[in-house]
Amino acid sequence: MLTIGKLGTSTGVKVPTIRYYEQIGLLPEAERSAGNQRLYSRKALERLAFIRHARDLGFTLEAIRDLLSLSDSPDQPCAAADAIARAQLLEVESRLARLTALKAELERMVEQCAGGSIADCRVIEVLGDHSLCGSDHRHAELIQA
Amino acid sequence: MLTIGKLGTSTGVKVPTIRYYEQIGLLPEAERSAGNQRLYSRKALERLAFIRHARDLGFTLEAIRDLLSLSDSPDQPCAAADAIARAQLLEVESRLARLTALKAELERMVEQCAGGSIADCRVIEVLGDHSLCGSDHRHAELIQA
DNA sequence: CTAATGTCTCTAGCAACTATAGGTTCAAGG
DNA sequence: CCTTGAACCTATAGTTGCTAGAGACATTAG
Repeated sequence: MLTIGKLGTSTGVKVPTIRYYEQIGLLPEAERSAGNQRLYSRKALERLAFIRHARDLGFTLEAIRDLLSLSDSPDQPCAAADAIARAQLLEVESRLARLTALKAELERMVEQCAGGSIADCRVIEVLGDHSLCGSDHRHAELIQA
Repeated sequence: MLTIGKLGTSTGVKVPTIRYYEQIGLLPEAERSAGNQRLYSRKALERLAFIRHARDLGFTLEAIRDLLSLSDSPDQPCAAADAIARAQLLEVESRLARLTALKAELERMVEQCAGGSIADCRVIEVLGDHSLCGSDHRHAELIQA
């Protein structure tokens, strides 16, 4: 049995985060020692490692909740799990597209800076006047990427 | 003079967001009509458009606060503004790199799904066992991208 | 004049944690 | 055996950048 600190270091998840996951029901309530400290089994470690791995891949906690409940019922068809993963892939691809556009625009802006004073700084100017940016003026909603 | 609704539609910023920007001091307190409704000048519209544009480019509100105060002092050298923009570019580039790695890993995971049951679903399996993912096992902290 | 729409303030909520305060328990050294 | 310090406990509040709701006042079109 592991203490919460050991569990944290062996999964790379911070201690308050583990408690947070328990609080929102992503991890089951841990067993407790005589002195009321949380104790974790190997199974709990695996579950947390699963969560960590999925977080590293950008899945939301909601998606992870679904994936966990799927992994608890091994006889179900895996189409649902597959759909969640595909949705995440689409999300990542869409963010990539938006960020790529963003990068181009920022590069254009930064390259034009001649190093003078604010009065004729391209950065400030471009931000202030939308029509000064790249060829296509439709870059709204590029963020949340 | 524009009402807050007109200002919102002409800048593409939602009304509660405008009030929120005023609340956090990003926009100055608006003038008021006899009936206590906010009224905005052309100058206020320009300032909000600046904010909107910078948000579209992914700048944080803190960075925008700095950019705005820079743009209010046109005689300062523009190095500071340039530095903010360059930092944002670096940030975007770093997110792009992480998202690209993420995408590759998700693709690998999804492609291997044979459509069977959860028990032998690659998605669940890979998430559960870190060593099953791509050649290099160091993809932690790919997110917040 | 009335009804519909727009605006006002204030509060609370979202994701996914992180930080702080003030207290308890545990493991190791003297 | 006792003390010290690290690790643990609970509970609450803060972070970013908004968004949503309630309940009341203002403005405008017909």
